[in-house]
Amino acid sequence: MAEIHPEHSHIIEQTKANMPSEEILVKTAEFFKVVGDPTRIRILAALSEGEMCVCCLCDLLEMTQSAVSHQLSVLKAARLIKNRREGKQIYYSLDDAHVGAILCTGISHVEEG
Amino acid sequence: MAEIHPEHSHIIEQTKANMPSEEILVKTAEFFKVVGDPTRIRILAALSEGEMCVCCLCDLLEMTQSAVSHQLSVLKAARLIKNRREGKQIYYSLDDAHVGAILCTGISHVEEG
DNA sequence: TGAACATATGAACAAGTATTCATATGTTTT
DNA sequence: AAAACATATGAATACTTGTTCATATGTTCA
Repeated sequence: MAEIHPEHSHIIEQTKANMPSEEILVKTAEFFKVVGDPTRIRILAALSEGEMCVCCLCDLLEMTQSAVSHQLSVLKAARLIKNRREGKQIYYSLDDAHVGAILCTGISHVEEG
Repeated sequence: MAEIHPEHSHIIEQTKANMPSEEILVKTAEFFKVVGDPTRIRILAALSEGEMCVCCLCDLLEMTQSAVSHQLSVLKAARLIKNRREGKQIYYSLDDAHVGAILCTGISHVEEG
């Protein structure tokens, strides 16, 4: 660990004071981490178009039912998606419009850059 | 892999057609993944307050110089930050305002939720 | 030129994670 | 009630990744 330069300590303290709390930063990192996986972002992109049952997602993503279910549970635990049962099938959808908006922001950032 | 229900194939095809390309989705996931780490998001939050040299970041984050440098190189490779040299020190800053905006979006999402 | 300083980087290790396989749960149909 | 279907879930494995340690690079100062 480097030494603290006296002339820097002011900047450090000021920055510390203005930054969001450690708790908020950690939670935000967790949020981005959940979105930062190709399978999960494909699921979210699909659900942006409307609710969909698990088997549809499997067909669409060309992935195992088990793999899809595992990722759905991660997304649900993070409250990014919700589900409802209709007969034998379970339909998933984005938890709120906010999620879709953040997704769009990321996508357009990539498209521009 | 589940069987394809004929009555679902229409929804699947339509969703596929409306979704962003595989390439875009993968790149977007990579972008979110980079932001989705506590150390890196702390660095970004600090740099949101203004440019800062590596040793300041080490003091602020209370982390090893090596660990900080490694994460800085990840952030730079993803074009989220840039740097300039001034004498012996190297100052890092956000690559553009867009990055700070996305960070804020994520933070406020967490603060609300 | 050599010493001191600031930062970068390669290798190694520990910890985390996405998928697979096997199986369990819950629903409908016969 | 049993069979068929849709989804969930635990364990195991292969892969990824963040940090540490040691060292290299590049700059300034004496």
